Amino acid sequence: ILTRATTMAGEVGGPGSSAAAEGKSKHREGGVDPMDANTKDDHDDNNGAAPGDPPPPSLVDGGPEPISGAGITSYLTPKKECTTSRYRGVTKHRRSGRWESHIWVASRGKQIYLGGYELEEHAASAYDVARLKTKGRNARTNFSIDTYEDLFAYLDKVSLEDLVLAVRRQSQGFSKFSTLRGVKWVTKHPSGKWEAKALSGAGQKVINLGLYDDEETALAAYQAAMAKMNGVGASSNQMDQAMARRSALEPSPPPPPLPATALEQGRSQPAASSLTAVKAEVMDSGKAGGSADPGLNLPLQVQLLASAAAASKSLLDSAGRQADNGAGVGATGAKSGGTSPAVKTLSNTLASIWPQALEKAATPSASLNLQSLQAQLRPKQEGASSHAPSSAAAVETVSAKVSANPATNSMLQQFGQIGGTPTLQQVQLLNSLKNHPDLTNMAIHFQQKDKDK
DNA sequence: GCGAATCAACAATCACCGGG
DNA sequence: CCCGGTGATTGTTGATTCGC
Repeated sequence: ILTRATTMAGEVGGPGSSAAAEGKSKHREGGVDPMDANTKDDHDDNNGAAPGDPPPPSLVDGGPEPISGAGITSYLTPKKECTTSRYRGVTKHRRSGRWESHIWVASRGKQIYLGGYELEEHAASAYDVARLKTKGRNARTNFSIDTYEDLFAYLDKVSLEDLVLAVRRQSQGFSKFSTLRGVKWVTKHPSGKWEAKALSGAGQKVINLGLYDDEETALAAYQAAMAKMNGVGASSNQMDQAMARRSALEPSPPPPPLPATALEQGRSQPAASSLTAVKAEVMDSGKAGGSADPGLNLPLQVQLLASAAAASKSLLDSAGRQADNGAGVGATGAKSGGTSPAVKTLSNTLASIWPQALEKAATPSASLNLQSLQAQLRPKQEGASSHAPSSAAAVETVSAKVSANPATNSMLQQFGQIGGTPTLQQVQLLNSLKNHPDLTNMAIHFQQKDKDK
């Protein structure tokens, strides 16, 4: 009753609710005012937080609001060590420190364990999925019902038992090995690095994808391999995809880097072939009517890569056509275009650096470090001596042309015109390229060099 | 008399935690 | 890791009270 009074006061607010709470105070034992119990940090003796603990989030105080109105109790009656989640059906296991989710199934009169998770959002997703199965699409969920829209067909087909098993399998993927979303094939190596693995072929043989400095890069390598083997956006099952989609909407963990970069970083990974294969596949998908924005249902890094590939391909085609026509580069009226070989070289280079550039542009800082890009680009090109451009000098020349030649500036603008509305990443990259001081300085440097010659 | 507000009881659900 | 017991909390419903 006491809790109900305070809950009502918290939900309704205003003088009326205060009166309601006071009206119920006659049922209380002792002289503790229910409103005080709600506003003080220590709450009641049974579950009060330790002195000095930060006050719990409060609906009254405008604290973080749980989605779908869940978790009011959690806010008003915090437990020791804060084992209560913001999400319905989710609790932190005191002993293991992991987030677990359970769901009560009325038809069976029992509670079902849905798995243990590192992230409470994953546990909340597990609860949502089980809830949708048991209660239908009108069920109150932690996250928006839209998140699970394309999962309903699957939920209709699968039995509750199978669903629970699938959810638990998912929990194993989330909980063990990597803390990143949906991956159990990223493990901590004794050397301290992160190792990515994947199952390959009919025999489901475990293949090594290499060692990586950080978890995110290893994950990107795993996902790139999965995309390569099973198709873009592929995952192990429908649950994986649904959960991954849910995870993709979360502010954290941060999106992993592009697979291209990840694969190139792998020490023991046959990087070149895998990278080429992945790139080629995504290129093809972009060519086959794939838009610059493949849609939000694909993993972020695959979207970005596809977008980059499509843009680069269009740019190459466009540049090639214009060069063949002898019309220079600028689609928007540049009169003094570069020569055809230079245009092609530039286009090739941009296509080459585009994924890395996108990666940079997609980071929160959105700061494109040209020198860093060149550093990434140089060793690769120096190593690939049979391919043009094959030297650092060529890269520098191309980079200089980007800035020095007005036609290339026009070419850069095309990035924003390819495939209709440019993506945010494209715009960011475009702006970065056009305005980057390194680029300007480099252009001045090379112009001076040419003068000296 | 009627409708709104309040109270009380109870079932359903949730959260926590320890055992195996 | 999973199950299941248990207490706490929430939601629902019906009874009662109150004001118009």
